[in-house]
Amino acid sequence: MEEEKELLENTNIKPSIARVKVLEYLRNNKTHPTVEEIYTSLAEEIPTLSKTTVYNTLELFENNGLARIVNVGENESRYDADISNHGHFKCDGCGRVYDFRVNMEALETRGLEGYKIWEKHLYYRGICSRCRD
Amino acid sequence: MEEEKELLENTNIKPSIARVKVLEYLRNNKTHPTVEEIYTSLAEEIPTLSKTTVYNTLELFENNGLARIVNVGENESRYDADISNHGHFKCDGCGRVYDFRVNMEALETRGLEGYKIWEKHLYYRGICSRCRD
DNA sequence: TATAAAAATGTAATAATTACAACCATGCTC
DNA sequence: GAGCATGGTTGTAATTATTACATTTTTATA
Ligand SMILES: [Mn+2]
Ligand SMILES: [Mn+2]
Ligand SMILES: [Zn+2]
Ligand SMILES: [Zn+2]
Repeated sequence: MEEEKELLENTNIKPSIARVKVLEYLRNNKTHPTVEEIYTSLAEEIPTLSKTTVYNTLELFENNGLARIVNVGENESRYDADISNHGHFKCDGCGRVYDFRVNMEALETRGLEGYKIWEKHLYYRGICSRCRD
Repeated sequence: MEEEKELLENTNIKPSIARVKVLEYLRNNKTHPTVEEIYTSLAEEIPTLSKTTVYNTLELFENNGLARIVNVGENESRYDADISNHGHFKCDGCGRVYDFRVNMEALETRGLEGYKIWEKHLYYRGICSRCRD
């Protein structure tokens, strides 16, 4: 709450209720929630919240390095307050989206000479160990 | 045309006109087209084609290892007849989606012990060399 | 308080995707 | 070959995610 407020202020974003709460939600729920999930969770305590505001807020966060969009091959985007380069694993059994550590800087690529890269995204799909048991 | 027909037959998929044409399109246009692009391109020569058929066909191809879905952080999926593990680069200047070679097998990951992985997807975003000049 | 600027909202349009009903081709029975 | 059943194929229509934009509300400043 206070921490999120500060974080927003340090990024020169006005800490409105919606913004503080969305950021807080993202930092407390590392499940890579969808807009829908964020919206329905927060709508209880912020009855005036609209889904569009959630969209706007997340886009603002993305543009200011406070969140990243996470894409795991669904037709709905997810969001993550962890902006480090890490991988995501989507389990086709339980639907969960897990983090995994990976050294993406070490990846050698062929065919991108002279390209300016500003985002790297890696995701796997399969079955998690819980669902395999 | 004939080649695609055979490829479908070898995969035990009945080679209907729509299927042959979509596969042919994918194999001739390595631009990672969207459903919309495939549909509008083929609609001229197959006036009876519907967009849903394109969706159905691509899903069928995906399930049978004839195509892969390509996701580069847009809200529209793209498709690729190249099913090898390779990376995609989306240029935020011209919008093109480029291939690049990368050894994904060599990637060391932490946190996926005991997970069954059946798909790996890697994409970058940035500006291509043409757009930088 | 008045004014301006920024933020949040809602409506409605758009665009992607999916569910399911209708259609059609193939093979079988008579 | 006509009728009929089956499964495969197609398309209409509904649903859902996202965006555009105009309006309202809040906040900051004078
Ligand atoms: Mn993550
Ligand atoms: Mn490709
Ligand atoms: Zn699972
Ligand atoms: Zn470019």
